[in-house]
Amino acid sequence: MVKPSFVDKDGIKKGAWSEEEDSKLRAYIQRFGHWNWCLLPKYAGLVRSGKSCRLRWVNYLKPGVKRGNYSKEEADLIIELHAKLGNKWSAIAEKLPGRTDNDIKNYWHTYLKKLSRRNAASTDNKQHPCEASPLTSILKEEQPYQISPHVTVQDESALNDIVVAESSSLHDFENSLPPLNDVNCVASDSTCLDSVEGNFWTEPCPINYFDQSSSELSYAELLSSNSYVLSPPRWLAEDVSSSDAVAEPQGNLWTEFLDKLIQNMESNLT
DNA sequence: AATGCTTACAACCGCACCTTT
DNA sequence: CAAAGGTGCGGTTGTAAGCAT
Repeated sequence: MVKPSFVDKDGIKKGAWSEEEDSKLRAYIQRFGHWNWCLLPKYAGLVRSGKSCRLRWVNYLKPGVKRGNYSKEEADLIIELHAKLGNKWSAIAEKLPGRTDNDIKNYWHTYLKKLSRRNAASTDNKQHPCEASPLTSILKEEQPYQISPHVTVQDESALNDIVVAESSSLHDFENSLPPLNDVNCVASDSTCLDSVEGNFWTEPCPINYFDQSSSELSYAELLSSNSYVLSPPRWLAEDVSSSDAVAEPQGNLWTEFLDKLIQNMESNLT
């Protein structure tokens, strides 16, 4: 359903994302956050543009992104918000947890097509366009609700249960992923993701491997653990003023740290 | 079974805005 | 204050899958 991948003249890969690329991007962001979209692809081992990585993460890989068909309530809310806000898809998306602006935009365009066709049909029947069927009647045509290719709900009231079940399944799916080496380790404790989604630099980090005074984990133990390394090493943060806090590294310092980190990982794995 | 049409949606592009230097 | 770089938004495109004929 998407463009096949290809490499452009600048050597940047475009088009459909492979599972391997998804794994790399997901693992990298879960461990390090998206500190700089432009540089991220390089350190994540991807030959994609930063924009492409951001789009893939925001619209597809980010935890909590809801997939599947829209409920009637969601659809009605979109209609209502669009009437108020116009094509402010990001603003509309804020009111629909789990839905992305791109997803809503796509949905709206699909809806518009249906509605325009309806209106055309209504006109043919000598009915005023304004009297065309509301969205709810269009949605009625689409019952039962198809939540996923494998789940169909006959009873709308069951939707909430399905959402919960689906998120559990997603968690199970993440847990079922095989452990990957180096930075491709896939986090299996999704509760830790909150700290990634918050302020990357100031949120407390579960374990800071590089803070030798607070962690006795070996490198191998760290790599096999569910922990996230979110802070730069203390030995690099020379300008740290407080013994309790790790200062936000500046540009080159952070880049240098990541280079050393990757070198460390490679030497530890060989 | 083959062909053409429609639908759904992932992904790209260009632009505007914001932040940093 | 201006320039440069990064980010986010909205519009658009391309294509696989599904459906109709």
